[in-house]
Amino acid sequence: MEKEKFYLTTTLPYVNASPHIGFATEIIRADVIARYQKGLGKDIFFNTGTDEHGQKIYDKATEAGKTPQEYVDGYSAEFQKIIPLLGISSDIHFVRTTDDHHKIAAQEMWRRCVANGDIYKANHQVKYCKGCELEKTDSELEDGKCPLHTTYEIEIREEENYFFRFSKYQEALLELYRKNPTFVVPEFRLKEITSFVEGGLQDFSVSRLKSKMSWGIPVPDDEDHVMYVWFDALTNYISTTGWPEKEDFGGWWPGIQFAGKDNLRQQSAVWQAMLLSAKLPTSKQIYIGGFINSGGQKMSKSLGNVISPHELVERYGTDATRYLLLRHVHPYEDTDITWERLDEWYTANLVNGLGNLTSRILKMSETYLDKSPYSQGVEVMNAVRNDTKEREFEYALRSFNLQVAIDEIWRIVGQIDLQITHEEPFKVVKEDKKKAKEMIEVYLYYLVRIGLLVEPFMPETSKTILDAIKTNKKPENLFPRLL
RNA sequence: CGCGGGGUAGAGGAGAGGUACCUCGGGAGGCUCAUAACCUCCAGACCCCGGUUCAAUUCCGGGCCCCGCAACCA
Repeated sequence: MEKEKFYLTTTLPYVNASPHIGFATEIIRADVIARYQKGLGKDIFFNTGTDEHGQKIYDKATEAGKTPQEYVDGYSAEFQKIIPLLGISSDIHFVRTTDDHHKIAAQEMWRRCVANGDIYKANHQVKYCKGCELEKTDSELEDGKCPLHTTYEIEIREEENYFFRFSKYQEALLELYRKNPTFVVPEFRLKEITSFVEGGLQDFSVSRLKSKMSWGIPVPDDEDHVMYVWFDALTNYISTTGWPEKEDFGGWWPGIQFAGKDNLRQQSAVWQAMLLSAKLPTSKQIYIGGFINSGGQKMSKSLGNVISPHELVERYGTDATRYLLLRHVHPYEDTDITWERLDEWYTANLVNGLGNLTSRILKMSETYLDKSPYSQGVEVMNAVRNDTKEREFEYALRSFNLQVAIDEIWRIVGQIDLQITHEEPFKVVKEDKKKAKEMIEVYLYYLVRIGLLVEPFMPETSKTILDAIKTNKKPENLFPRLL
């Protein structure tokens, strides 16, 4: 029997900086869903990668005295390293927008949009500040002037670009949102994008003059232009599946996309319009997460409040880092984190919570049981899995509310701690050994459940717990106390 | 009236038309299987002003304040 296919992807981080904690959170969340769906017996295609073209990279590379290719090779490698660091499924696909195959796919995308009459040439007005000798975007200007050079007037320069007929898709996009009320999760993001699209769409430039900025995928049949980086980058979600050679995307697309709130428009409007234009299926669902701030402010090098994924793993370990980001970063809203809070959560929930519970149960089990009821391992445990259908848990996972899903697990942790205190098996064992053994077996049963439930979130920890139960041996401290 | 989110104990979060919950921190006690862990109890809160209602912190209106985004910036 053919397994059901399940596709999900992160956004591709732009490689002008080292991996950010926000991206770490995004890919960990996606990984949890991937592992969970895999556990349900589905075939998984899990995609990530790096977005490597565009002006900013070109500038940064030049600044660093490197060719753009050298520059992006270095950064892409850095992003690839984060996969094992964060315990991400090792069979994840990693697409680079500088891959030859991706370039072919982006050009095919372009041709299809052209064929549908949605790409045309027009004058592109560029705002230019003579003081900076740079082009400026509207959001960089204050009162129509460059904040750094208020004495200069902004100059409007015109150049010929290709434009994408975004405006044509207003109705189609609105219909897509109407027909599919969970197209964007959470709901308030769907409302946000709906009102944005209702406000009217403007065609936008999707090419750059090669003479000014050559670091992009060549526009088909026009040597003077390269593609604007967004047009190229968004195509990765399907190029990674082997499209266009595989016209049916190998059966993977349409899929689920994870993104940050800064990507709402690009993912849920621009990309969908491109797909519609190319007459390809629109995405299945888009999950939008919030931002992570630190100490009430945006993380920035100058403020010195940056918390990097590497530092987290160094301090807490891979699984604990996953836990902290999954449980304590809000699934939809912005979250503020500090080292103090992270330490607190680590100690309260992992050291004193799950880690300690595992120790106390296994110590009793090791001392009073001759052997584990689960010594045969997998099959017996899978039987437990079958009555581990926590409804709330599954609902939470389906709506990407991993916080709530984890809370469900920790509720069991709390229950068992309480139950042990009340039943006092360590006292009972002195009078009624048989009864004490039965109690301990119940605790073990729940610990198996916890071990199974925790698997998508903390795969290594899950394995350690289940192995310990199987061999009836108390493990080394799961989560060492911070010094 | 550009769009959207939000203001809940000392801190960080959840929540719902009617006893406001969780974690950390503070105070008192219990237990000893466990990583000085675990359990119990106590103190402590719903931005302001109107309205709807038998009843609102929760719904509606207004105000004050905070935070994102405002498109070609990935």
